[in-house]
Amino acid sequence: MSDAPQPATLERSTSSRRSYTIGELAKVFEVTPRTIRFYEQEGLLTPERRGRNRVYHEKDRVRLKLTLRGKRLGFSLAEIREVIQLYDRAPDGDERQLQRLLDILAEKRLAMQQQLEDIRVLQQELDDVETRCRESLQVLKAARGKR
Amino acid sequence: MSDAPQPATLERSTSSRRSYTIGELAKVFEVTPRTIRFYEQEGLLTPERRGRNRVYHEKDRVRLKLTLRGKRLGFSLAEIREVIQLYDRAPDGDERQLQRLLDILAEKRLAMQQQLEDIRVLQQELDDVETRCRESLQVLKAARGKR
DNA sequence: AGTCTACTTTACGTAAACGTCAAGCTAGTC
DNA sequence: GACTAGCTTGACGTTTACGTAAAGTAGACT
Repeated sequence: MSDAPQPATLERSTSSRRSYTIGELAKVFEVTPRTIRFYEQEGLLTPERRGRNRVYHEKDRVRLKLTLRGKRLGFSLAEIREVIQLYDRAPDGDERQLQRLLDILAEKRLAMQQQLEDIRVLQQELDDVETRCRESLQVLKAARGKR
Repeated sequence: MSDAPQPATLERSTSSRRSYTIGELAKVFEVTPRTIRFYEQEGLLTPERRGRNRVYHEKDRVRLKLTLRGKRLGFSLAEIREVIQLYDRAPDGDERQLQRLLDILAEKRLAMQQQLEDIRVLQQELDDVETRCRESLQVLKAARGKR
């Protein structure tokens, strides 16, 4: 219903296409279709259905991107779902809910502060290892020169 | 053997104590003893043994700290073990090994760059949600004022 | 009509990272 | 000397996040 006549041609890949199959989305984000279906099952995606098949739109693409970003940061799918629900429910919801959201946001923000600090420290440690590693290499090369 | 007479008294908690039991370490880092034993089983810790019991020293404390930091950043225990082994083997090892270490380091560094970017984006998104959230609250309060 | 190809559901399997008993040792205390 | 607290090993259980067939469907091509 209401298949608004869109300029289907001459609008190739403006990065904001109309829809995606599960296979396309999987290829783009380098995950398996199974993973995408699993995320749907976990309430992270809500694709349209055309018959049996799933049809994904920009909203889903954005959510998937967010999900994978969250995963890279070590969030569980449950936590990511929380954030997504924040995102969706932010405009409506009563005062108590909104206040609760602000609390959760503050909490997430703290976690990310911690992560920033963790990264800072870990980078410093990697620097140390690298330095010692390069020094060892120098020693080896020097020894080889004397031979 | 060789229990060098250390000033055991009047040297309370200079943060660099002599040894820890598994329970102490667990309490300090807010994990269970089971977790600590598991990390040992995975090759992340190598405590001394005094009879049957495990005795942890500074080295183990540092490693545990590193491990938990890695976990917060979403690293697997296997990856963390890699880093730890880097740390230990950096000074010795042949040239090919050292070169390999440098490669792994570069790779980890890339991953952390990605994480920094991820955090940046996510913080921006949290900002957006918070803004919309606060706007909604304003609307609610205004409506309440008019009533 | 037959054959791909890409989708679908259902369901069992698996690796990681612990949790949760169970049963036993051991050093210190009442 | 019984008791308790804290340690030990062993083993099975649990959650998360998918992997991996199996079996069926639906559209496109030859």
